[in-house]
Amino acid sequence: MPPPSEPDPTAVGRRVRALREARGISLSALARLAQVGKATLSGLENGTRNPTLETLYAITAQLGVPLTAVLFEPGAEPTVRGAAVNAILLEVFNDSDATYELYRMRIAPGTDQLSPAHQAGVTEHVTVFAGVLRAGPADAPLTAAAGDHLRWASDVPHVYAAVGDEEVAATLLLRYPRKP
Amino acid sequence: MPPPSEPDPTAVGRRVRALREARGISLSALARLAQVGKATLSGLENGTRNPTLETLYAITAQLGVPLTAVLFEPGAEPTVRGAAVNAILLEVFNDSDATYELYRMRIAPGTDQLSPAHQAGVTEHVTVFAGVLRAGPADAPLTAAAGDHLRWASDVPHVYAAVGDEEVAATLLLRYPRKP
DNA sequence: TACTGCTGTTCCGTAAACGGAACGATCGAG
DNA sequence: CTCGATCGTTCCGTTTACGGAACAGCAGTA
Repeated sequence: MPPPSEPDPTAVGRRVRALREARGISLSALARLAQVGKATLSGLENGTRNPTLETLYAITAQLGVPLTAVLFEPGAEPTVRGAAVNAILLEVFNDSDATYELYRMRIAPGTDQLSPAHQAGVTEHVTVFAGVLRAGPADAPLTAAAGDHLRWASDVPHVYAAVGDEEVAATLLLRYPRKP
Repeated sequence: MPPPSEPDPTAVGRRVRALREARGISLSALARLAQVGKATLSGLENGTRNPTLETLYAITAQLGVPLTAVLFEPGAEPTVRGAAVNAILLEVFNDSDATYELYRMRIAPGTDQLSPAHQAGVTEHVTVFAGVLRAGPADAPLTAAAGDHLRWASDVPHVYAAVGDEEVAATLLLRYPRKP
């Protein structure tokens, strides 16, 4: 999977300031309520500091919003994006002999996406709900239409691409077998 | 709104460790890939450090998961909870003369919930989709069934409660007028 | 056995995030 | 105008998160 969208420190500061001003409370007051220094909050809002998880939580808690409200653009789901693939992590199952990660993914038509190889033993399982997907090992990709299911060993570079001009909707199950 | 669910530092560490071990890579290797010290990662996984947003992001980026995957229990939506009310922030609009926060909320039957007063000028607008809601100023609450809409000034303590034994589904729009 | 390479933890000096105090600016009251 | 209060920023000493090195423990090899 490609790297997640970055939480820009200056954008985080801007969102904190916007939420604070919306509530009509001063920087000094919020710092007092959240029990952090005014210098800390000032630096955070101006993007000149690299806040600790603890301080950021203390502030968002006082603003009455979840941490995600300042980390990302509100409404934006916690997404893992690439050029063509847009996936969001739904669940993680920690079984006794493997870990499973369940993603809901959408693949835009027109562009391919190459993912690097995973650890040996890791497998990917895709179920297509809409569109036509071409995915699998880079040297031998498979094709699946709505309702179809694909699986491949992902210890080699693999690709994702939408066939035709319809966006592909699918679920991706990543299976990481436990090391013995 | 009540405080969000807390991101327990030890739980964050446990989730990072679980994700790392699922991928079958060592602590040393992940530290090298993420360009952080081994001591940093070790302390983070064991919950003895209070990580910076920057370091936490560098690590989750290498694991290929969004920040939220380690902050909260996977699958748990970024929710703002209280005894009876379960709300998730959907959107924030920064208009020229006001800020709007849109929540989707569910209210469990049986228990009431009291919210403290907001800033003067703040108004709440609730649209009920299912169930019967009793909400508004603590001294004069209003009642609304599915399809109804409520509004009140929230500069006084206010309550939320489900009437009957059906769960209430509704949207809540909080309006913070801009200071002149 | 000793050696090599790796694991994860601990020690330590440095860099920086922290809270508190001091600062100039702005506002309203007298 | 002066006073007092509060605003947000800046300075500063303390605390602590940081990266690198040293460490013990364990596997595989000669």
